[in-house]
Amino acid sequence: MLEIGVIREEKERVIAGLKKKNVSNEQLALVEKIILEDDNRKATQTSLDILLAKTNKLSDEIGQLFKSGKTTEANALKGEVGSIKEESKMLEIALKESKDLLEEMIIQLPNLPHDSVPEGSKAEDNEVFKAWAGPMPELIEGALPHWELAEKYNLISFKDGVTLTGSGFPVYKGKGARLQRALINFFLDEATAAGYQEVQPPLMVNKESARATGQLPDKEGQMYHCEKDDFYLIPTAEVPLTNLYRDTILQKTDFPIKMTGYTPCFRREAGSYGSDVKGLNRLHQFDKIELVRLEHPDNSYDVLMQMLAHVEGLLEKLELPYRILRLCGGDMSFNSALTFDFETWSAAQGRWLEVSSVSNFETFQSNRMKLRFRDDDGKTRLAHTLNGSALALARIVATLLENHQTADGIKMPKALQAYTGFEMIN
RNA sequence: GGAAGAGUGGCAGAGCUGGUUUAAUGCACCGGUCUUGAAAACCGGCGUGGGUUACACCACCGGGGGUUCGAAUCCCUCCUCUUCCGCCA
Repeated sequence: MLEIGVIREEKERVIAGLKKKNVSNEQLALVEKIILEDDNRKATQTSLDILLAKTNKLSDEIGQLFKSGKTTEANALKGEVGSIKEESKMLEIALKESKDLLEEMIIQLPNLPHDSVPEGSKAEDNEVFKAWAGPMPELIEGALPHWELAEKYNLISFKDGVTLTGSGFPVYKGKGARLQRALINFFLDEATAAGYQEVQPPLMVNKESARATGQLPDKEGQMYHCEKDDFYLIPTAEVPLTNLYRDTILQKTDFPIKMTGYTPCFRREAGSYGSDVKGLNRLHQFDKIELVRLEHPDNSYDVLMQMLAHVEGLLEKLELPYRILRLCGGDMSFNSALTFDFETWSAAQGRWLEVSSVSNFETFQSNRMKLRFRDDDGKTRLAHTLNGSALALARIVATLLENHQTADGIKMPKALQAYTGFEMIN
């Protein structure tokens, strides 16, 4: 959620930023409406405060009068307060409406893009920040896509998943399950070595949490919802991890806050179809190790680059061809100020698959969740939040299987062998 | 799931027979005096948000709603914690 102060005081910058994000004209028009409504809010608040001050004063007097036994005068004053109360009640309602309307409008505005974000509206406009330098892997004769490899070596059963639940819920077996567990441990160990504290959060969150990180109301339809308890299955560990610090005032010395968590992620993916959802490309449930950082605004972009380096290190160790994209204004998420996507090459499909998204949200999330820190001048300021996948499992498994297939089976990268306990899947 | 009790400012802890407690007091913390320095002692400051050039002022005592001229205090409801019972990995 953008800060109202920023909208008011830096209107031109806000509008320019929104344009870069390719928002609709209706959204653009909101900026002006928001400022007007905020004026209205202030005026209403002020009127109400004056009335409340009056009521407080009169009530005080009534109290004094009763105490000194002047019952008649006290009762006379009561009548006076009565009429003021009616008025203040109406103002209270008007104030609430104004606040609700204001919030409803502000919440529709996406975060402003960082200066370095390229112009553009679609995926093709994303900037290749770092291309794959090495040669593309040469596949063996008769190389298979990952879903066929999964079947051939009995690693994953999509069919069983359908029996148990439905499409998009694969069942991992044998070395497939073992590989998955190895990757989870590998990623967690790497994150721990980089100074992240491991966290095991709940896999369901309440409305407030989903709202604070921006999933609600924006992505309501993308989450699984347990109606009876009004809980949402987490679409990413970002939600519980970041919410750990909801409504918190940190000291400067608390920074940096570095958390990592492995969780399954649940996404309804309504509207997806075709080759997009083939095999492991897009699932309703997949495993992911997430990094979350809370940082001082002065550091957050340095930290973003650190996170990039961390993810790169993982992909290097897994010996996978990858590239890094800097997302253009139109392709970035609603919440983000700057996002880098990592993609690994799916050799058999001939396409890049997104396996990580690393973003700086600046104060967009912290504003909504009231995550602040005390600055040197003693005042509270909003902290910056960042997160990134390190990494998303299912697609890593897919590209791992495809890129490392040999005539004799699938060779595990060296870094992983200690975790899998085997060198080959055959 | 059932019963009882409890949720107050960073912490501890009063207030809870409605009105100079519209939040005491202690600890912690910050500044100052004193001191060679420190401790102690003393003085002052010390929650969040709205609002103002700055004051004033307003809101917040787990969340929401209600009664009243006036609610931390009374009522309703939800949440959480503690204890007991039941169930259970």
